[in-house]
Amino acid sequence: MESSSTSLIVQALTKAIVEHRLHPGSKLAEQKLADHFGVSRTLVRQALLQLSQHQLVTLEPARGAFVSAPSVAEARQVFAVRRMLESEMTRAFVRQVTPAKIEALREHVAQEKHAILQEDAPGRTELLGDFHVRLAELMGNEVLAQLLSQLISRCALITLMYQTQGAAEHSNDEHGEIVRAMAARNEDLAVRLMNEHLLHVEENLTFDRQPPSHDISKALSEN
Amino acid sequence: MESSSTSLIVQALTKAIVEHRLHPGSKLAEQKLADHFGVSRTLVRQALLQLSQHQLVTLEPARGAFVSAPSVAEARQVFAVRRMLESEMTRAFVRQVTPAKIEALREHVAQEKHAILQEDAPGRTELLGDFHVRLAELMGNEVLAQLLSQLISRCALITLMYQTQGAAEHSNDEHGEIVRAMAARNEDLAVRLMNEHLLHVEENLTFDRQPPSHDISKALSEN
DNA sequence: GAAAACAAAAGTGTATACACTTTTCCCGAT
DNA sequence: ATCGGGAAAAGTGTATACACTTTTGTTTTC
Repeated sequence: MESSSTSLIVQALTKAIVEHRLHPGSKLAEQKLADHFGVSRTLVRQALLQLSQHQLVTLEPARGAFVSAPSVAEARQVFAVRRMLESEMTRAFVRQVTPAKIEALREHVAQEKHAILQEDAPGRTELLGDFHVRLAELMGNEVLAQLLSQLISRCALITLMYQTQGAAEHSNDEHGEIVRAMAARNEDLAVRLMNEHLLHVEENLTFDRQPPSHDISKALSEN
Repeated sequence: MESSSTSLIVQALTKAIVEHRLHPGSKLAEQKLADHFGVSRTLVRQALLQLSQHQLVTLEPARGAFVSAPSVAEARQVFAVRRMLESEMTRAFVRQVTPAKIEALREHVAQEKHAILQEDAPGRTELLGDFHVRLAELMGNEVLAQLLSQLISRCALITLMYQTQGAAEHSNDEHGEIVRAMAARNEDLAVRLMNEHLLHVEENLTFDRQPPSHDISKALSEN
């Protein structure tokens, strides 16, 4: 791989972490990453610093960077924040909903379904998360969208739920129900459904610690 | 100034920006900052990268770092997010309130009042913002606390309200009212008061663009 | 044979070097 | 006098160098 700026490295590592190709606890050695991306340690360090701010990577002084392994307590806190934020976001969305926005969401849910039918695991994980970001974007609030995007990346690191076909279908169904309630402008129902949806996602938290893959290059090369 | 790690530089710059000693648009030249802090550009760059993630600083490729100058639209989006997050936070807080937590908040509000009476402008700005962070901390949600802390820094960059004695007193009063409603476990009232409080803060947005101070060293030396 | 001690290897943290871009400023042309 | 051009200065972006810390592996000692 060649000619990468810092943000490309961040993207590649984020994708690998969120898709669980790099497991929590894995060491991210600077020189190895630098070799892999064909740049100097300088750019890798910048990328790792950014990822540590996103909480996807943990930096231990003089020991290096590791893929974060959030505690159960932290996971619950992240989900609690999402519920706070997203229930109110849902309420605000219903109040300013338009047919075009509903159409955009329906389209998105259809894409999700397609990815699920294809059993495209990385694709469906991304799309299921993006549903929530899309909501923020359709509200025209970029700040909210960016914030949610980060929270959802953290959630993906935390939960493995989307790896199971059944859970993905369940989430997809719930997204569809939420959109239906929004289309009907049923504010309270939409908010309630969103809350329950997030609770369901949280319930599926699996805290299995599996053996980390130590071959960084291979994990990254998969995409 | 000597022997600073990256996070000390971040703290110093954050403080200077939030307290409006460094004005939006000011250039932050790496070598000048490096000289001021007695370190190499390496550490300064790391700090500026972090600050750009916090949205307090904007990096323009090949042109350098500048104190962010958020647009009106962005400011409103940040406040919209705060209202979403904090109204639900308030609701959750009331549901798990204890006498000890109320006492802690009363104590905080008293500190605010003290700073206001002393006409300690930087101190009161910090304390008025910290009220909201304290709320998150008392709920035992570190994730929420950190998120809010960043949002509030951005707000401080946006608004100059806390600079006026009158507005500070008004905010302090509203904090007191909110705590009273929480103590009475009046969920709806507390949520409503918090929402109104944030709307008042937002109303006080002033978008005067004043002449930026270009003497970085002087601005930083003030504290 | 296990544990402690030391040496070598690997890795991180900061400074510096250097290429390349942007800004500044001077000078000449109109 | 103003505008345009171009060289010099200043500044950013990336790579490299080197000191210091952690890790690893080997040897020594009990």
